[in-house]
Amino acid sequence: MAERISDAEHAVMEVLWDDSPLTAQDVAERIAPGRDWSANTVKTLLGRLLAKNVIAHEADGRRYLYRPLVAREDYVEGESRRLIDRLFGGRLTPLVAHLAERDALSAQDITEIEALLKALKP
Amino acid sequence: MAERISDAEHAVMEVLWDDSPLTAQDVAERIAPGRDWSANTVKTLLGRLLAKNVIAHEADGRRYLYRPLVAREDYVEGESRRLIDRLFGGRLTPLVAHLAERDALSAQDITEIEALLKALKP
DNA sequence: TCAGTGCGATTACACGTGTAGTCATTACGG
DNA sequence: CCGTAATGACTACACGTGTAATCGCACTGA
Repeated sequence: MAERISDAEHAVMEVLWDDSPLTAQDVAERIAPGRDWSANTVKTLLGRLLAKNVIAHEADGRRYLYRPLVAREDYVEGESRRLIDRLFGGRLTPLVAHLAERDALSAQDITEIEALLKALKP
Repeated sequence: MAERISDAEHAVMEVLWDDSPLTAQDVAERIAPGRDWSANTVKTLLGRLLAKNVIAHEADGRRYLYRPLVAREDYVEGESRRLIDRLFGGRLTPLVAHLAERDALSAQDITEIEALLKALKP
């Protein structure tokens, strides 16, 4: 049932992936500095994430500690796949080709990826 | 002002990128078979895309012919960059590494990408 | 004991989106 | 000439999302 995580919710998830369990207040304090959210907003998002079953909370005295239920790896996997499926017919090569064409790859990127791929070969 | 294109709107764009100019009816007929939309739905989406200034229409008798104003390349570039920025700190290598780890790369993918990268090197 | 305060729960509200129905107009076939 | 069909414009409406405010309760310091 991997419910879809919205953009704002994702910001909250990043905080929890970085460190957990955390209280709502902790989360609010650690939210990326660009996002200037009220504590209430963060609580709403935590509530929605709970409803979506992607985080859990356990009581800690009279407040809750929140922790992720889905691994960042899995989320990233899903999002990457969605994009690649939608725009590149499900294949990674065209994405790399595309970025290469657009000069979006530095020489260092190229070297790194080559090394990576070499390591993958039997 | 590259307005954001929604998922449903994207399906319409794909049709227009594939062939244009087209009438609303043409678009409706060519929409990916999975999406079972009424002609009205397609017209609504065309209207919204017009409002977002990503397509244009020219009168053809008493109906319109629609054509894209933004290149697929540019759209793809934007979406790819968004994902990579959001999930991989803006760098492609971690995405490739991630997919590699998840066994999402076939031997053929690897070979193709290697060839591609080799061609890029000075 | 009482006022504030910290916290979760509930409610709010505008805007985007998915998905269409209805209306007005015009062209076409009979 | 008239009904019907095609077409674009306008309207509809529920649901998700971004962004909070408010409510109610429990604790705490005075």
